[in-house]
Amino acid sequence: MSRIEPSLATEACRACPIRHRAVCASCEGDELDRLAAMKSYRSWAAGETIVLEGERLPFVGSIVTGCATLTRSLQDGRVQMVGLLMPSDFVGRPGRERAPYEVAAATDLVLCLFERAAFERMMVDAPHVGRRLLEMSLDELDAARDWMLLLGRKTAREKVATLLVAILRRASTADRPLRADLPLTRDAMASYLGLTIETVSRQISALRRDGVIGLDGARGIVCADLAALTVEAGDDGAGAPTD
Amino acid sequence: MSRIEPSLATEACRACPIRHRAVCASCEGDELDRLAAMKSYRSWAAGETIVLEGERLPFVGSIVTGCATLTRSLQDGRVQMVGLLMPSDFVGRPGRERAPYEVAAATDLVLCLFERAAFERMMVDAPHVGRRLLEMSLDELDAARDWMLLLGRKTAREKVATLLVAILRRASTADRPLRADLPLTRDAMASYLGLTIETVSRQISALRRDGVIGLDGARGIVCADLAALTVEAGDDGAGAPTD
DNA sequence: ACGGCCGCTTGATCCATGTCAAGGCGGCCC
DNA sequence: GGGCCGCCTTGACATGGATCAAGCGGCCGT
Repeated sequence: MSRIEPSLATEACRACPIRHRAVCASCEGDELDRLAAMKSYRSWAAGETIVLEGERLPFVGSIVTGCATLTRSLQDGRVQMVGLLMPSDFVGRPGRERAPYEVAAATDLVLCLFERAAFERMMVDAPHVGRRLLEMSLDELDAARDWMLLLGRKTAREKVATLLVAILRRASTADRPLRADLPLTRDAMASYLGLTIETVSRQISALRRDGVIGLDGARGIVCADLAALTVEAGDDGAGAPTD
Repeated sequence: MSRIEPSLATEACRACPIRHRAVCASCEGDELDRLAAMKSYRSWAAGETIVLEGERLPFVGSIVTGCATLTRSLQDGRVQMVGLLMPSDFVGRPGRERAPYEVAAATDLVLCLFERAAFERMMVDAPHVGRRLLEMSLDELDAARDWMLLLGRKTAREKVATLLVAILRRASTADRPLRADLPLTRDAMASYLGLTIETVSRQISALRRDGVIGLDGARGIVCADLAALTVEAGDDGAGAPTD
């Protein structure tokens, strides 16, 4: 394959906000040029569906800004969110044509897309890409397994607290007390947590009543004491051994 | 790196029951020889722990025979199984020293082990291995996400039926009516399903009373009509589009 | 052969969360 | 400006599954 000239697109990649964390993180020089030549951007508004369960997904890509959800559902309409993707996370699967779950934009969303077949060829030629994707997939698998513990064994209060901790951690820019705007509606939170919207609402009210969190405007939450909220989440220091 | 002579170990690999499905599936010739030279076997009895949550796991490997579980737990003792590994499945993670969950033998178990550092070097030299591992990891991720739907939204009866369908499918050697010996105790099933042991027991009894399954000896289950059991599981043909 | 333990089943009761229903608040469109 | 709609909260009640408790049968070690 002949050398692809670095282009404006490649220059743009170097300034990309997800450059060091996305699937392209380990690419440089020729590889980055080639990815840059393949990429295209596309946007969705909050609430829009990207693909339905079982439908064709002709591209793969990275989230540049915004937040996407993966959901699976049962015939009778019960829905479970099975993935929550943030900037730099990867969408789609090389080697598979149809999405086994619905992908939707939780907030306004911008993706950096690669046509699937082209990306698959790239993976064969550039081992970096595959290795980075493996690493990201294993991280997602760990996250999914943490989530299984939450879904199977945590109480409603613990579930809500766990989600709030995760959002505050992500959003926090080292300001105290922590503050974040929820990127999810109550509906999406309920779907994420395996609860009903009413239960989510009640638990958030209860945490506020108990002084663990504060509400600030329509979507804002504040937490003066993240340690206290973490205790409510039921997560001990597992993984960080106590001895 | 110099050529490694094919050895008896390599010959044994060619007769290995998981040869075409494990992480080594795509290796031939030199690559297979090199893996064969690295491998060693080790056994555990049913119930034994392989690593505790947060402890060092100095190897990675493939399940040759038997069945292993991954579990996460909360401080107060609540436990959730987050993975159920069968022959050919991969244990451990390249690039990480500590296991984030407990790994245990659900049945008598034989692993084909590789020292982790050596396997990591192998992945760098032989792109096949990494690509196969990526594929397997993505399959596991899909399975974990299916499981999240079960944990978050299915009823106890649906959960138990789903597990029985999965076991019958795996175990079935095309005989009708289907029969299988459960590789899991009631305890392990409860842990898998996010239920208590009592609820699992009651739901199995109920499915028997309703004629959906039969019991055969201590651990055997029979199912004359897998379609009926699948209906109980609540899984529609999602993924296999109905149009 | 016997006793004890383990895995399992079954029953009675309790409680966390789901379900159903009403109402509030804010934004947007006519 | 008014009305509607989407999102959220709160209350009353129902119920699925957890909890607590008892008992059974097979297996193993003495």
